[in-house]
Amino acid sequence: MVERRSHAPTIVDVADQAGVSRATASRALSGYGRTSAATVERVRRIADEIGYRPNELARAMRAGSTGTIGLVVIADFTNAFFDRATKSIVDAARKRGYQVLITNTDEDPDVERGAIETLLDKQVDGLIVFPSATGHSQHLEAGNLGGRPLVLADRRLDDLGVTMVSTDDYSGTREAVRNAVGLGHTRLGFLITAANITGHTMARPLALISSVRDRTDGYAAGAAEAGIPPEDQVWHFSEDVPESSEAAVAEMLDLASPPTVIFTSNNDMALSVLKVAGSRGLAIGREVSLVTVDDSPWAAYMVPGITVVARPVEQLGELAVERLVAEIESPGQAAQDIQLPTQFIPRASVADLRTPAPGQ
Amino acid sequence: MVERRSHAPTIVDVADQAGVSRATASRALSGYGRTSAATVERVRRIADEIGYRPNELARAMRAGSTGTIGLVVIADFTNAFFDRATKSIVDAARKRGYQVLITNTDEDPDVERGAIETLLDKQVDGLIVFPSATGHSQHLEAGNLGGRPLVLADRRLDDLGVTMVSTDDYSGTREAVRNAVGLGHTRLGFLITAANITGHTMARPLALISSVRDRTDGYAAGAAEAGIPPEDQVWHFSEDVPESSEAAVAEMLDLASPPTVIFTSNNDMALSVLKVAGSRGLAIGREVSLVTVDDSPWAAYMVPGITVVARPVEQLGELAVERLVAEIESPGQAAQDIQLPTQFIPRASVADLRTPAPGQ
DNA sequence: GCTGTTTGCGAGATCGTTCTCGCAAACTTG
DNA sequence: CAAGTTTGCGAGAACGATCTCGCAAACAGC
Repeated sequence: MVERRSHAPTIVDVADQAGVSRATASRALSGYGRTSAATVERVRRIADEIGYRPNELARAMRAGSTGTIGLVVIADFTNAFFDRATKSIVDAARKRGYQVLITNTDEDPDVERGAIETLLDKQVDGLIVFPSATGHSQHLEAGNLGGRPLVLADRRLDDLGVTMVSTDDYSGTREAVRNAVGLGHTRLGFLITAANITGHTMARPLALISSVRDRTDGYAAGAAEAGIPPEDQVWHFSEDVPESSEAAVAEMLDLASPPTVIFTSNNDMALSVLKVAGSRGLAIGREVSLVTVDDSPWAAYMVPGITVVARPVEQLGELAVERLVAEIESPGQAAQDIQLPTQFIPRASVADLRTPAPGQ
Repeated sequence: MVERRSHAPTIVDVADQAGVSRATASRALSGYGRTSAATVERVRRIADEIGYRPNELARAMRAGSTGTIGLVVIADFTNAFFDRATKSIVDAARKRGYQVLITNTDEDPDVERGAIETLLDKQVDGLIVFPSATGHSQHLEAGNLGGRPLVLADRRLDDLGVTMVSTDDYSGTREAVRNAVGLGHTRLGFLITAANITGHTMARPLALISSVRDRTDGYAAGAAEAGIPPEDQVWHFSEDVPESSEAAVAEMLDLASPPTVIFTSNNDMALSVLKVAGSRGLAIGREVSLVTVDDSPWAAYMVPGITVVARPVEQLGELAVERLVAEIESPGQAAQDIQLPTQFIPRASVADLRTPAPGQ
């Protein structure tokens, strides 16, 4: 039963066995020109019998499109962001008949540049890029993309004039601060991820990626609205490695009057708070309050549940694919800057410091 | 500066501008035949100037290999398994000069079959498959793979005679049971993921995927060694959805004499224990003990830390790529069945029920 | 100066498709 | 039955690269 030929059957094999030409075989299988019903039936039967499957490489060569999109992500476990985004993108692409070539950059701009070149060389029809936090973005300019469309996900790069899909972290973070202040917190800590930082620092780095900038601005707006003066806030910028963020948390907690609530810009930072607080026997939601960005099952089911700003990650991935495919299939669309709404989810990790109402 | 041509420059453009033939241009760029130094210099300069990049599709057509491997995974967030495995595979592949075409099956065997067909059609050089828990595996037989190598990851399928990379969940789970019994636990609960289950059941399903079977066998061996009789054990099989596993946990905890420790076969199940116990005000590590398979940052940093059987997921991914690439680049290697060691990590989620030693 | 070898390069095939053309046979129509 | 139209099919080009040949020119040796 198994074909003995060293190579997979091609359309030539089908044509030969059906006693017709390549052209007729192709017509019969694709059903486009004029072919007699008998020929169609015979060719299809033989194709079935010998297990012919068209070589998509050859098809792509002829058609000029591969049905493949390139995905350049930044893998990070604890945020479950890579996970959720990748899955939603892969699934959304498959539903639309596209396959996904995936590369991970780990925030390394050189890897990002190289990955994009490789993907373009492999003739992807378009790209979804989670741009790395560091480095220039020349390699993302239209002229360097061979006319193939690009959608930026998660992080905005304003000068590229390209479609971007991100989340409204500003509003979510602002609401989170409002909520904590409403519960009586007056000394706030803020732990922020930033690249190009060695160790951690309280000085604001020159450039922040858009998502972190939004969170920072949202936090600042919330604090300002609530009337929390700068001297009652501690900001720490840290690179996204445990040693650095843990040191930042430790330093915060060592202050003469430490913050009663710590906001973290992602789950890596939040886990560092969990770890350092845990090692000191400080209970989250009692001695130390915690709010972070990005929801996850463990944040929801831990005791206490972690108060979070939830981002619609699946929707982000899905929309990135939808916009990219739209641009691939009908070029010349106007670039869009889409910001999806976030959701503030209060749980028990922020203590209620207000004086209990009389009668309670 | 930017080329105005509608299409990307090809080797014909390079050849024309250099005043040589395609053949000479190709030789100059790839450096294989005889070409004068002057010609090489001129061709390379022109290729640089016009931004020529070889079309990998055309190259692949001629060469018969694409430098691409297909990855078929099962996305699941809470286990961080998809995450870690995917990242390690993508990174390991890139290091060896391969790109990864990724598909997610969500355990759907039809999707798996279709995905593999599509990947083969796209002429991947080989496949890494995390086989779905259900359905047959005919589509994975050598005859249906067009001679392209396959490595099975995470789950073993014994009748395929193909290289498999998995983890030794048997030993890890057995040690976990030993440990809990050593701490004085005598009534054990076991919550197990299984496909083809509607809701949950205490009856053992007909077929279990190898990883879950290993965990089940390891658990059983540990319990037998420790002399825990069947009547002091509660087994619940559940499909991997929250409603089902939560109901199973609730039922366990509602027993007249509930288990003092619950073993779960993955993190989804563990989170259900966390959720249900939390909603009843039962503290993990005190009123209810918990052990699960797969480590993660949250499991480590939660209070109490969760006792786990840690699996070397990155190593698994890396090894799968290594074996696959070896088979691609020098076919005819003997199939291997590799089981990587797991590590039991005791933390605070298992209560010490032993009578304190006198003097303590 | 004649034969023999090296050097540099181009013509053309090849990978597996799709699709445009043109041609002959089979029909239709008056 | 001649003229026009439809039908079915094959030859060959194209996508963009690589690589095998073979052919000239340049060089070597005697």
